[in-house]
Amino acid sequence: MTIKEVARLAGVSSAAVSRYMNGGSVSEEKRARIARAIEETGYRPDMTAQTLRTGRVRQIGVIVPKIFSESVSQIMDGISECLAEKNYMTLLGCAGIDDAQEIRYLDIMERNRVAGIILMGTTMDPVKEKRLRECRVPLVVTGQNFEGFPCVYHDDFHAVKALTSLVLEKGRRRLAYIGVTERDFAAGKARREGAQAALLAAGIDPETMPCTETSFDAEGGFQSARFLLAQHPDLDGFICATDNVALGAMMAVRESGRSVPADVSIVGVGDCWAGTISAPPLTTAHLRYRQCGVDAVRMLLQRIEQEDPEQGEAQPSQIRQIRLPYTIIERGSV
Amino acid sequence: MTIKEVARLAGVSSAAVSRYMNGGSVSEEKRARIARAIEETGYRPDMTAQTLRTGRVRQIGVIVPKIFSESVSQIMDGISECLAEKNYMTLLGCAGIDDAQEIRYLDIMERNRVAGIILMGTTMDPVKEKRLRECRVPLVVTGQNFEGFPCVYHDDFHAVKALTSLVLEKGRRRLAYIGVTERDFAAGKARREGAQAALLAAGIDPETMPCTETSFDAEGGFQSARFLLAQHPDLDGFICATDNVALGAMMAVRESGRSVPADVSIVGVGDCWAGTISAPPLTTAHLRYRQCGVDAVRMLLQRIEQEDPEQGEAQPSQIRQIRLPYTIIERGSV
DNA sequence: AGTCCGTGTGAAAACGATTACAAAACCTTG
DNA sequence: CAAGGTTTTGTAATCGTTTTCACACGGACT
Repeated sequence: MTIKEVARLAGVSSAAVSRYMNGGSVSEEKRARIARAIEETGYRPDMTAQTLRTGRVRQIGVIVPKIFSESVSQIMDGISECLAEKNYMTLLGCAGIDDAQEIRYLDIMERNRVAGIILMGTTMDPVKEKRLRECRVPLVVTGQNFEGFPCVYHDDFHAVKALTSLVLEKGRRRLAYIGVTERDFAAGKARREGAQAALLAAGIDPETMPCTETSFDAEGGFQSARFLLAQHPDLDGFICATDNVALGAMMAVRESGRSVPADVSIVGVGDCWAGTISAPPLTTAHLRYRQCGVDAVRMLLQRIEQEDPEQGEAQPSQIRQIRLPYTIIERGSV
Repeated sequence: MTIKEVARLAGVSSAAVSRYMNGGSVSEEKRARIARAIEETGYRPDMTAQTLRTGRVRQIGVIVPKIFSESVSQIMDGISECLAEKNYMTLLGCAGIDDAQEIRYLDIMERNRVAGIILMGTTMDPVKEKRLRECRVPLVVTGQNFEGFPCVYHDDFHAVKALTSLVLEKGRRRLAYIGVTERDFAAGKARREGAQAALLAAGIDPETMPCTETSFDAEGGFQSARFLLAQHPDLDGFICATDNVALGAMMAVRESGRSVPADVSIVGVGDCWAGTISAPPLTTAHLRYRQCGVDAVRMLLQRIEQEDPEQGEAQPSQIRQIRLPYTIIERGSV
């Protein structure tokens, strides 16, 4: 099943077989003999050997924090479809929130000679940044806007600002913000700042809005909202960093005997499927997760291809950044 | 950055460096020199070359129909966590419903020398079966019970049977079944048969129950339920093949002016997150998706390890099958 | 002193492909 | 028919590792 075996069977040199497979010049006669030998043996070239020799492998690495998440799997969907089109496979690394693990995957992927890496960003610290900079294969970050890296990310700031303005327009004034860890610049910091910016624009002091930080799931939203309602019984609106948190908050509000949206408005971010069937359905911002994956692949492939022919390290000024737009989806929770 | 370079710098042979890395015998003195050389150069062995030489690669292939699906991503979650523990990476192939693409991925993975393959099963036809049988790396199928292959799957039949019995116990007699493609033995055939078996056990002729076949999403459930309600206005229960379908059906029922569960009972399968916050929350069967992934990996790794030392092809009688239990979750929709 | 064993060592042969190179074979022409 | 060009060919080097093999070096033991 090796190329040599095929060559022997066809009575030619292994170079001829290689040329046959890769479109080199082979006489019609040998071409037929080789074809038959391949047919008989079911020979298929070993990709490991090919990679070792050519240095190229049609694989790209994808590092995610976790796979069981509506947003991540949507991005992955975009990625894998787009890669499949170009005949690439994806080497997946699921790192959790563990920075060290993330770097370990980066190592392994480089050592496997992947053509490029997509990093679904969460946090960034100096050690990691340093490691990312000295990464020798093209890299694209999704979901976060990391200065100096090619990124595809969502407009978290303006999405939440618009949502908050919407709530304010309905006359709600005593809002609370339920956020997630600030170490996540996009979902944590940018979204909170968006909410505060909207307050400021409406002439309200952002400092007066109570802010909590919780986990990404509904349970976190539930606990936070319950706590906030106990502290500030007169709240009439919750701005939540994610839809899941918002849905949890909705439960807490209902549990307290208040009604959504009559007494309290609630908004989330992400446009998750559960938000479409809750009662009331959730007003939220739709983010283009799938598109994010698609764009990340396009960007990566472009860098890969441009790097290939010109060995001259190309222009490092090429670090493009793509900010994806959002869409406010008004449903019943405001 | 190659092993030779390191060897030259340390003043030893490349064999010594290799032994140093892989725990062979190296004198204390050289050990120090090599360590320093590695430190200086930041050398890390090339995995492609290692694979070529040793034949082993710590990667396993995973082929899924699509990644953006609550069940699939949950299984993947179990898989990737379990693999990470054992220091394996996953090579992902997203095949859609395209059988040919599935086989193409199988090819590529074999040619990449993956240690094993997990196939998230959907359909099975003779061509594919033949190809799977002659697959030269260990293979495990999840989600389906394919005779003759090692499988980890859910007890779809009894789950739906139990759900249907539950609905019948509440006095509902005029049920309809909304299913998915019968080409999917597990989610299509087995679940429908479970529903019919429950009817039979209750002394009702299964043939009297209208059955439709639709897509896996809520839209499909919505259309089907609307159609069924038009045809049979006296229906008082829907057994749905998946939660998403059930939630779609719930919308259709509500749209028709009927109430759930007062007028019509609805059940689904899968225990998806949206079902917990719908109004009313959905009665369903919880399937152990995550566990499915974990067990699949355990099974695969076991086969890989047993195959490794004994070159003697081992016992092919080892095709274990694991049937995962289900749990009925009674919420408000019955 | 000779034998035996265990540990360290480097040269060289794999692993399975691609490709540079030079030789051979085949055409066109003048 | 000779000269010059184009297409086919096989040999051998290469990619970066691991591993076999033979050998050298010390003891420990007869």
